[in-house]
Amino acid sequence: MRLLVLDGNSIANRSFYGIKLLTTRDGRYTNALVGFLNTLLNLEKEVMPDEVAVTFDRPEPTFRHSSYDGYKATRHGMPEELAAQMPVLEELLKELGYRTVSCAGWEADDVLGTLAAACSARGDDCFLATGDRDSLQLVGPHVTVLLTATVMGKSTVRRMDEEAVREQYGVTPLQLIEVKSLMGDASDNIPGVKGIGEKTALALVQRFGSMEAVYEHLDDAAIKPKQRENLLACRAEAQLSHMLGTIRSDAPVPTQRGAYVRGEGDPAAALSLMSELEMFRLIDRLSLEERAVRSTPAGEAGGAPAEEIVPQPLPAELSGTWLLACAEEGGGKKASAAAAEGSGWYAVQGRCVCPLEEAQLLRLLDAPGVRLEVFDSAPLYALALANGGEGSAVAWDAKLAAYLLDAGASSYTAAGLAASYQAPQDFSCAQYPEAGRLAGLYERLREEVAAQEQQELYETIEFPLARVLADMSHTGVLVDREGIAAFGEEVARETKAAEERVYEKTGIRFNINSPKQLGEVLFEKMGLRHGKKTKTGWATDAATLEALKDEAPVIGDILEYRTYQKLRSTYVEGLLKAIGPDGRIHSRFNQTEARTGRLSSDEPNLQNIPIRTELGSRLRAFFVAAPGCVLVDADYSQIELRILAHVSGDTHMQEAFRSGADIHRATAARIYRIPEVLVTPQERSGAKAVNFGIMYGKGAFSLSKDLGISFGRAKEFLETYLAAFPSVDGYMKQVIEEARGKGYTTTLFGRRRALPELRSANVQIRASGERMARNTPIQGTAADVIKLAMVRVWERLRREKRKSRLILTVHDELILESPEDEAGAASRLLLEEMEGCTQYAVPLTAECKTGKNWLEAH
DNA sequence: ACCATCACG
DNA sequence: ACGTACGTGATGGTG
Repeated sequence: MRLLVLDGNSIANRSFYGIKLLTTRDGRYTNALVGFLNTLLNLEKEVMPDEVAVTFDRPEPTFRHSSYDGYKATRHGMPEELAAQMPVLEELLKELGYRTVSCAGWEADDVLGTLAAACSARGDDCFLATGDRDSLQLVGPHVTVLLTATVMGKSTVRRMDEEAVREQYGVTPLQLIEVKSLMGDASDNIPGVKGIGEKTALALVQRFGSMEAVYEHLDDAAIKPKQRENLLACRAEAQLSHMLGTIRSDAPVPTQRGAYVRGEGDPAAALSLMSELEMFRLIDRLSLEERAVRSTPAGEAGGAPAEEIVPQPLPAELSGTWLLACAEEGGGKKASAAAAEGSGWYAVQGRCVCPLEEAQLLRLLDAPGVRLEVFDSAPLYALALANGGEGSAVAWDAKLAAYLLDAGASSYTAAGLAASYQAPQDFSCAQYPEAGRLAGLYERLREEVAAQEQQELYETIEFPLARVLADMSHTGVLVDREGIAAFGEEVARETKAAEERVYEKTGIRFNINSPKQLGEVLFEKMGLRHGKKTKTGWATDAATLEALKDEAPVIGDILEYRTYQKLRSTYVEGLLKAIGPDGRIHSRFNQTEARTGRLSSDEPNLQNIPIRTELGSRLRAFFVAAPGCVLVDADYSQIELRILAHVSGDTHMQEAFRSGADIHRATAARIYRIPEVLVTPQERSGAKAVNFGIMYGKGAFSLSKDLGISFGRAKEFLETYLAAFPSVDGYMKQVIEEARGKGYTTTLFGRRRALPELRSANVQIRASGERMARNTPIQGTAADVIKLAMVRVWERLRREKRKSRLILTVHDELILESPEDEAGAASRLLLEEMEGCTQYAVPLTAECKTGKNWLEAH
C-alpha cells in the first residue's frame, strides 16, 4: 500500500509565493488554490498512491509553544491574501473527496511523522510531500519525502530518499535533527549555537555523529577555541532546539490502513465552486464536469443509482421533441471546424440516447414535425446552411437562455450550467455523461428565463437572431482580392522603407516588433527618457512614443512602421487568408461572447476594420458589392447618448436630441451657460469628451490627459457637467446602487449581467464594477436595440421576398447587399426598422448611405 | 499561454 | 504607492 501525505500549509504557501497573485473578477485570490491542486495532481501521477491525506495546521498553540515562549507559529506571518484561500482550499479538497487531517496542539510535521511511522511499522510505503526541509529527518526505508517547489508558476517535485539525503547533506536523515539543534531555525525563532550556521553544523555532525557527541568531544582539535566557547555558552539552547526540532510520531490522528482512501466527495459542488473561481483548466484536468454529472443522484430518490443507458441508433421515423448537445463542446477554440463536421453531436429523447452521424444530424435539423432543443444553435445553423438546409427544426437554444440569465459568465458549457443550476439527472450514460441531465437542465433554464421575465427578450430577439447571424455568416461579404493584394504590396514597401529608416537612424538592426528590444534601443542605447513602465519593461505604446517625438526623429519612423506593420499583418494578410473559394469572407458573429450583450465578430473580426485614418480606411474600399448590387449602410446616430438621455430622464439632454441639435455643442452651451452659437471648437470637443466619459465612468485624471488640461480643471469640468445635468448624475448613482443591491445590472430589455465585483473587498475591483454598472445598461440596451432591428430587417426582407441580404453589423451599423434596383426600397426598409423598433423619450435616428463599396457607403 | 500593442464601436 | 474609461479580437514576441 502507498500513502501520500501532503503538508497542506507548506504546499499552499509555496504555491502562493511561486505563482503570480491574480484575482477573479470579483476580487478573490486563487493562486495558492491553483498551485496546490496542480501540485496534488502531479504528485498523484508520480506516486500512484492508494490513499491520500492532506494535513492542515490549526490555529491553536502547539506543545512547542508551551515548551518555549519564543516559538513562532508559521501561520503567523501568513498574508491576508493567502489566509483567505486556506478555508476555500479545505472545502474544495473535501468536495473533491480528499481526506484532510489536522490536530489541535500538533503541527503538520508531527502529523506527517505520525503517519510515516505508522506506515513504516506495517511495511507500507509513505510519501511525504512538503516544501519544508525539516521533514527530511523522517526519511527512511519506507518513507520518501517529496520536496515540492513552485517556480515561475510551475510546480516541481524532488524525490528525497535516504541516499539523496546522504548525498546532499553527508549525514543520515535522523542526524539532520542534530544539525538543526546546533544551527537553530530562524524561521521558527528557534535558537541555535551562536556563530554556528549550516556549514559548520553539518561538518560537526558529520565528524561526531550527534549534537551530544559534539559536546562530549569539545577538546577535539577540529573544534576551534571560539566555537568551543560558543558551544559551551549555548548548550541549553542547543538542547531546547533538539527537543523542538524533533518531529513527533505520536500525534492523535487516525493511522490505520484505509483511513485516507479517497471518497466520492461532491463533484457538483466542486465544479460550481471552481467555476466561480474561474479555475477552468483545473476543471478540465480533473474531468470534473463528467464526474459531476455521474455523481448527481437521480431525481428526488437521493442516492439511488441512476439507470445506465446504452446509446442506440437514431430511429428511422422522427417526431416530437429531441434534445441536442455536442459531447466535444468547449474542447477547442477551433470548434467551428469540428462542429461543421458534426462530430460529437448526440440526440436525446426520453431515455433514448443516439449518437449522430453528420447525415443524421442534417436530417434532424430540418425534420418536419420535430422540435429540436439544442445547446448552442450557431454551429448547427451553420452546418444546415452549408448543406442547403436551414435548421428549421431548431426551436430552442439552452446556451442563449443561459446567456440571457447572466451575460457576465466567461463561458457556457452544459456541464457547468447543469451544476450551477442544479439540474436533476434522469439517467446516466457512460458515453455521453451529460445526456441524462439535458432535459433537466433545459427545463431549469426555461423556468429561470421566465422567472427573470426574459421570455420576450428571448423570443423576439435572442433566439431569432441566431438564425439571422448564421445567415449573415453564410452569405459573407465580397472582397476585392486583387485590390487588397495591391494595397498590401504598397504597404509592404512602406513598411520596409520605414524599417530601414529606423535602422539607419538608430544605427542598430533589431526587431522593431519586439517591445522589449525597442525599449532597449530607445531607452538604454539612445537614452531617451522612459515614461511609464509595464510589467515586462518600459512602455512603447503610441501615446508614450508620441510624447518623445520631438526628442528623436526616429520616433516618427517607428510609429509609421507600426502603422504599416499593423495594416499588413492584421488586415492585408489576415483578410486575404480569410477569403473563401467564393471570393467572400464568412466571419462568425458571436452571440454569447460580450458581457454587455453586444455581438462580437471573429475569424476574421470585421468589426475593427480601420476607418479613423485615411490610409487605413482605404481598406474599406475593398469590401464591395457583387456586380449589379450596392451596399446599403445605415448607422445609428449617437445611440448610446440617446439611450442615456432616455434612461436618465434628463429633460435638457432629451430636448437637445428632439430638436435635432448638435448634442456636443448643446452640451457645451449648457455647461458654460452660453448660447450655442458662441461655443468654440475647444469647448465642443471638451463637452464631447465628457459626454463619452460619463457613460464609461471616466475620472478627472484621464479626462485631464485627454483634453490636455490640469487635473483640477478637469475635476471642475466634470462637476460643472454633473451640475448642469443633475438627472444624469442621479441616474448613475442610482444604477450603481441598484446593481450593488441586486448583484446584477439589467438593460431596458431585461438582459442581465452579474456584477460580483461590486461586492469585492478590493477597492480597485469595486471601482471597476461601478464603471461596468454604469456602462452596461447603456451599451447593452444599444445592443438590444440593434439586435431587434436586425431580426426585424431580416424577417421583413424574407417576408417581402427581397433579394437584399444582411451582410455585416458593427455595433451601431447594419449593412445590406442589395440589387441596384432594390436599393431604394432596402434603404427605406432598413431605416424604418432601425428607427422604428423602439419608442423612447428621444428619437433613435439612423443615417443611411449606399455605394459600391464600404468606404463609399459609410 | 501571456503580454503588449493596436484596430474598431 | 498605485492607477485611473466601457466593450471586443488579431498579431508578434517571449518564456
